[in-house]
Amino acid sequence: MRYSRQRELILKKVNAMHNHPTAEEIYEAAGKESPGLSLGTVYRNLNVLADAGMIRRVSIPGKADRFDHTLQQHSHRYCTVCGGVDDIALNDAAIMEIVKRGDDTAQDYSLVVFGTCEQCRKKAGM
Amino acid sequence: MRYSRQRELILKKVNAMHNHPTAEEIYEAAGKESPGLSLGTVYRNLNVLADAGMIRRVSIPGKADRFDHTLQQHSHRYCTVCGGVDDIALNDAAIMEIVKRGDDTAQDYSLVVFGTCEQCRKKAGM
DNA sequence: CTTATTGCAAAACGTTTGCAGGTTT
DNA sequence: AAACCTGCAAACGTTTTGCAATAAG
Repeated sequence: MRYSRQRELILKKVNAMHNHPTAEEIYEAAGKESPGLSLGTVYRNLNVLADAGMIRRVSIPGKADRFDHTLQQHSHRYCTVCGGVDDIALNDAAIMEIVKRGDDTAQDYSLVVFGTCEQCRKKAGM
Repeated sequence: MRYSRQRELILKKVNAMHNHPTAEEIYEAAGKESPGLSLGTVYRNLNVLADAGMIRRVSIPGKADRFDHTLQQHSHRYCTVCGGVDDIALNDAAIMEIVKRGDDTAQDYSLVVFGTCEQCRKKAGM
């Protein structure tokens, strides 16, 4: 992987944004610092960085992919009220054990929990 | 929900196809029996049937949605070799318990395991 | 000098939607 | 007759890609 100013900026943005941004959001944030940056370049670099294991892709059913600076395996909550995504503290080791018991070739898994985020709970008085 | 010949056919096809077909595949299978059927109608009916809980939608990160005749909560394996999807026998109750421990408002979860299906294992001599 | 990377625009992909006409109740 | 459903085609949001130009090693 060759160095590029754009790639460095995109990686920096993903590491700085802790809200699981979409490609579009990263594009907007990085674009302020580097006018003329193209959306295609953002997508290409997110793919390269994710393939290299330097960032993580978070797939939400039916929604745009999001990107995560946290590298270790962890699960996400999709808030069915506001549509936001946040990290959720689960016993991922225990889940991986259950997964491995079902498929010993399992390399990875993707777990999305449909629930209500803290903010929306407060608003709803939960 | 009003009766329609197309909807009945689409439901019948999902129930008959045990390979987690995509909308496109259902369209092709049903189209043979009902020429002139449109893809839009297939999508509309899959949505109606899934919302009514008569079939299940299976979301695979980065891939087209698939549909499942099995109604109870269960997890899926995406084969990273052939791209196929099959059911995987996991202790889903135990997983739900772990999920609930992390988020007591959790209504549901989506778990996709990335591994190798039986067929591809045999071919690779695993 | 070679090859990865860029910006741009067009296209691909899966899916939804507006509309006018047809079907079900 | 009212409401729902259909086929068709256009549009949608997201992501990828072909191209000629630029930048990195």
